[in-house]
Amino acid sequence: MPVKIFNSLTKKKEDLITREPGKVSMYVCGPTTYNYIHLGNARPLVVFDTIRRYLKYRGYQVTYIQNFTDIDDKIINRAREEGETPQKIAEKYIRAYFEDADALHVLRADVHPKVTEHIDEIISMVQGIIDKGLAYEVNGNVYFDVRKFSGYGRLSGRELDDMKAGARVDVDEGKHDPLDFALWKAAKPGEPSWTSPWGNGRPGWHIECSAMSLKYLGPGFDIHGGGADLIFPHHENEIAQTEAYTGQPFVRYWLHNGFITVNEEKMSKSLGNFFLVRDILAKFSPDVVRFYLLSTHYRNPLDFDDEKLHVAEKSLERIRTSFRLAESTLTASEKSSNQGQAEHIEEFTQKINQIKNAFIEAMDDDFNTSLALAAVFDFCREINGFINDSNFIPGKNVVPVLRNILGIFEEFHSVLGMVKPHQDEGTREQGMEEQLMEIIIGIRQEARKKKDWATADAIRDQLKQIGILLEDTPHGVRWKKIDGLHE
RNA sequence: GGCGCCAUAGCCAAGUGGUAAGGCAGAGGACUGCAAAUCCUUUAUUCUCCAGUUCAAAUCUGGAUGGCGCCUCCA
Repeated sequence: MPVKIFNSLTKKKEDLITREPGKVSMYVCGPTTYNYIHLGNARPLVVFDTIRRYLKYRGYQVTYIQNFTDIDDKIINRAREEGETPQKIAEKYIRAYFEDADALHVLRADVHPKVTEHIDEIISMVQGIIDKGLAYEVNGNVYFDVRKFSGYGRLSGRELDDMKAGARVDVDEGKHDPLDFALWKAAKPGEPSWTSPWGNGRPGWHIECSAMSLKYLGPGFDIHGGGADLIFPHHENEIAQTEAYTGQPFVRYWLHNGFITVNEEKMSKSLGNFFLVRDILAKFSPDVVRFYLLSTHYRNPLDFDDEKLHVAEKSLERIRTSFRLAESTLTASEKSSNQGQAEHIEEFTQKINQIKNAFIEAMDDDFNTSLALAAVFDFCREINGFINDSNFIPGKNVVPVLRNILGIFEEFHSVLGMVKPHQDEGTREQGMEEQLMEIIIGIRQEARKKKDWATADAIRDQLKQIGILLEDTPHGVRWKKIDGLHE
């Protein structure tokens, strides 16, 4: 069964047929680095990271490119405000970007190209488009002539004449059509600029992604992703200029994620209703944020408030509880000298394999993470029932089935990136913590043996007050932190 | 003005022609010294409304209402 993908260009779900069998080439629009990223920016990061992980899981060799727009008006303005050079501003926020993206366990792209390092490619592409007669120069600016490109408007589903009626675009003197867009912008005094055949200037708004995706992936690459707000004009223009230049189809599949909303309104910098990733990560763990972002299908809008992250936290905790149960039971079984036993191992194995297939089917269907998570929850319920069964005894005989469980968890984790707890830093501190907990639990167990419930409950209550939860189980005492901040 | 998307339980959210997944919250039960965790049962005769197509509709068609987005930088 092939992976199905909703293609924004055809507005249909299509079978994924890649340019080269077994390989996927992917380009995702990255940030303009003039600010810290907010949650709305984080959605495509996590969504396309998950898509990339899944395609890899499905056996594709994935090449993943994500750019940085490190020169543009906003960066220049920001530099003025902060009394810095545009270059320093871009560097600062690229560093900040990686801090946030790494925290969210977004895998790094194979290449993170920067606009300022690809000026030569951009200039030759602009020249190429001029040579083909689809762009023209006016006073050091080069504009793309949208009237001369027949497919213009196909991606965004609009006609040139419809747009003209309500157009709010600046009518630059010299443009053939108000919708003509800049491939190259003449430098204003004091702005960073590069030498070009049209005088000093810098790249226009959209040409960078065309030039860089072409350089690293070539014409007709597989997947181009980004937020739905990039469909017009950014991606529409990318298609026009690239296809004008190469004379070949630009991209096979266009993917666009829906918006994060706040009170049902789009989260955006211009509305000022945005929440920075780093501020959210001060209150919630990265895995909770990932879970939240993947709990809705990527094309649907997703509303944000703290309460929704709290719900995500609780939901994720259910998965974690099962994972820990399986993990600790495996450890106990491997150490145990008991034979161990479990009922209906075959049926159980069959069942969890079915669930794994349901997970794959869900992801195959246009990366339906919401449905895939339902499979993960089903998986957890099966495991809990299997291990907590009164006839279950840890020991050698159950090691293979437990390894099987952990293996499937590992597979889910490789795709979703938040099923397993990530290793905390500061392992030495953790080791100390564990030893302390062993001592405390030992003392409490002594009290319980003597039926000194008052002492036992006091220890449990006081630990709870500092955020440590004790659970008495037939196979011993478990403890976990409940502050929810860090796994 | 043009183009497009969405509407499913208290909340979140899958489901695109065959009789409503999953999570959170709630209720009852089992287990437990008591808890916690877990398991079992339970919570939408019904998918915004109206009309139509069909043996069959949350799913298709037409219309209405409400919400949102793009058309300017935005993920």
